[in-house]
Amino acid sequence: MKKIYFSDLEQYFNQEIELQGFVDKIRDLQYVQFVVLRDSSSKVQVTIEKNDENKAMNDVISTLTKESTVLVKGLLKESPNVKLRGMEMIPSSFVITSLSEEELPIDILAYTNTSNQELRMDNRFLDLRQEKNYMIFKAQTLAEMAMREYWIKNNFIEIHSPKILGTASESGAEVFKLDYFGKTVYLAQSPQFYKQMAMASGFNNVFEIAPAFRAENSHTAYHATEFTSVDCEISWIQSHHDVMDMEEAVCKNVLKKVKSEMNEDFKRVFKEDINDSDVAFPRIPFAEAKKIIQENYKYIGEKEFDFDRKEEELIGLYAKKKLNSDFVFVIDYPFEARPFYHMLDETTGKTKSFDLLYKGIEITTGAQREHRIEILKKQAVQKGLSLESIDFYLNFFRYGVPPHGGYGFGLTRFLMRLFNIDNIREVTFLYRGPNRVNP
RNA sequence: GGUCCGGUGGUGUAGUGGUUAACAUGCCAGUCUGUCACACUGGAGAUCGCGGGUUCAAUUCCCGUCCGGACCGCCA
Repeated sequence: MKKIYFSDLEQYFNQEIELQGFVDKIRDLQYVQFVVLRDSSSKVQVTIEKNDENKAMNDVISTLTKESTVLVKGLLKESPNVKLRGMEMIPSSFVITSLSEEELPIDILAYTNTSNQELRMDNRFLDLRQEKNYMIFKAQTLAEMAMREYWIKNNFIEIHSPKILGTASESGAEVFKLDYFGKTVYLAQSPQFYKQMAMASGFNNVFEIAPAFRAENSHTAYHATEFTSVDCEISWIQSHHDVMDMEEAVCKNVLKKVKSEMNEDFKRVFKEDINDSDVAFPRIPFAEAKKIIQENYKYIGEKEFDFDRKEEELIGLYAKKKLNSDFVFVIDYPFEARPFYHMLDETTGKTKSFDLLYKGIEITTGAQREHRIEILKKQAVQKGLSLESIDFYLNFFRYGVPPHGGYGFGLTRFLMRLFNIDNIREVTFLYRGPNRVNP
């Protein structure tokens, strides 16, 4: 028999059906027992009168514990008196399929739920039984689907690049070293070089949704040592604006999809609507953004060539208040703050690059890439790289390569902001950080 | 990696140099004619993170250590 999701129960009134779920609550009164069942979609009450006919079931329920799983067969009745959805199940059979221990290591009741994060992470399988957590991963699924939908429609190829690397790629962030049959290899911190390789392969447009690894000992609410990176790269572009046009369309498709599928639940649980506004994402040059922050918020960041956390928040705030957008592109960063492969604009001397901020946090870095090998080599040398170490990468540019660009998008950071959750651990299925590699 | 803060029943907190360490929630038992965050009564449950020091006496003060968190730096 097919699993009936509790959210669909309205279709089954006055029918004999079979329900499977977790035990959410047990109320064992003198003459009647109520058991509230829960699945990922909803809850429903099972009602059993205490009498001779029901003796066997009454005994089962008196041994039942919360969070056990059960299989219940019976008649689903419309019962306006029941506050929980105006329905109840009158069972003819009630079987415990898995008995939970009496006390849980964490508190997963929606109205208290105060257990600290560390304990919840230790017992993540229980923590995730909460509806608000299930919703995060439902949103993640829908977001990925909406992205794929857009990309497939627009002639993208999905790639799966290797995560084990013979040479440490893309300097900057630290990489994990790993023993590989006696040799040292590295975990990929980005699919950057390989998605560019796909451009050299004539794939036109590619995307990849995959883990990335960073050996940064970062103790913040928005870093992890392993996270899901969404990467894409497109060919035959004129500038980084073509890349931004594409990302903007993808983001709008994602929010539209997530909103249409789950706004109702989102509003019930988080008391607000998902914002899928159609406003164009503002594109503010880096130098101008610095000025805006100074003039509007009297704040001067410490870094000349980049933003600090506070500046990110302030430019996000400005975009929201003055331009009515949750998103803002900051574009044309100075070369000092960017990797060697970002293309420079010949007239301005700035990189043809951008960051996308969503509600004041950086979720994307993107750019048009430098595809002209001589300039690429020159820029690598300027950044202090040895050409031998990136020789395999430079090869991609020796035999014709389309002008191209792309971006990397932090899926977990996006989810943090979507749900207004201030910690990346909460939106990661199983978080990995400097101090956590279990469960 | 730097700075700051924290660790007390299953969970979340309060509190104290000295008698039985308090409260909420959860758990167990009983009572209760249909509950719906059921209610009521009772009960079990804490070597106060670990090690050392000061003291007649340390959960409390001091030092060390482990674990965790926040902010900063790095980035997605």
